[in-house]
Amino acid sequence: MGCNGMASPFFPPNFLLQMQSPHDDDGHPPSSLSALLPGASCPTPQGFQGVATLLGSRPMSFSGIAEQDGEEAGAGGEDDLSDDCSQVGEKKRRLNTEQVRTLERNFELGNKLEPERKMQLARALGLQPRQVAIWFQNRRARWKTKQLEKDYDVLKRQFEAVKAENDALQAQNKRLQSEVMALKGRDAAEPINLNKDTEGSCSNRSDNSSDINLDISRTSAIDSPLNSHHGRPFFQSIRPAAAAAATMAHLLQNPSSRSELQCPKMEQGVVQDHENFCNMFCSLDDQSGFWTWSEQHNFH
DNA sequence: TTTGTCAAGAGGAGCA
DNA sequence: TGCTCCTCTTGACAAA
Repeated sequence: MGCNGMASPFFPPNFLLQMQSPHDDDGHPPSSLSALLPGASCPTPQGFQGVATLLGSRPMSFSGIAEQDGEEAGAGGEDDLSDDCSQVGEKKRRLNTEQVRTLERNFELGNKLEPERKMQLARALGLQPRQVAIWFQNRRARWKTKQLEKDYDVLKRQFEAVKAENDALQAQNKRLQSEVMALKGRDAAEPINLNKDTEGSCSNRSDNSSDINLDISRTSAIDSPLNSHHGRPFFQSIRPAAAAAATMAHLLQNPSSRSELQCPKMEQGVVQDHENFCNMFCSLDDQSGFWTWSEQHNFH
């Protein structure tokens, strides 16, 4: 059966033989394939059409072995053929396992079917070239469907990972905001005099704005985000909640310095300083709003 | 009888 | 213009 070894401009002489099942290593066509091509050792295109017609007219079991029933094989003569050599009223039949195996191996080599390869496969498998082309089309569609399913699974896993990370960050954000609120509550219960460096200078409060700045400079970590939050991304500096917590911790851990700030004669100044401190947290509130928006904005 | 799979039909788009 | 491909659909068939 020289057909399977026929030289091709596209494939080596034994190309199709290599596409056969592993037990065809001896170079002989598989017995099932021989059974597919009864009496057609090397069909010419015309002879091939006859074989294909014969095969197409044969009932084929799911195992793919054409039944060797002479009456069945002869059923439906040339008169019943349509233009594409298919039989009028012909029932669809599945390709046999050997044909499918060979087609699968060819598909693995390349999912696009060149005309020469189509003709060679059709001759070797006893199919019409159109059948081979249709099989490749359907196979590409199945491959694409499977690929879409894989891509969907990958994207789903990625989404779940990102969502988990987002949830963790949201929880952390809430926790930090609640800490800030708690610290603000403690601050309201214990007024703080920020004017500790200006003891005895209450009379010239209009001139000691630098004192306020000096105090705030101790919390320079939060100075920038508080005073310039309109101009740049907030996350370029320290997180305000953490900075505020550090500031509050510093002030609360130094009650002596805070008490020495208490000036009975400066209640007015203390009130104003307290207002400044509260304004700092009001700015913090603004920042936290900006912070929350930033995170939400990044995840939507 | 229903459901899933597969071969094949139909129609439109892209290309040389 | 013919060919090929893609997509959707149809019909046959086997299994549940």
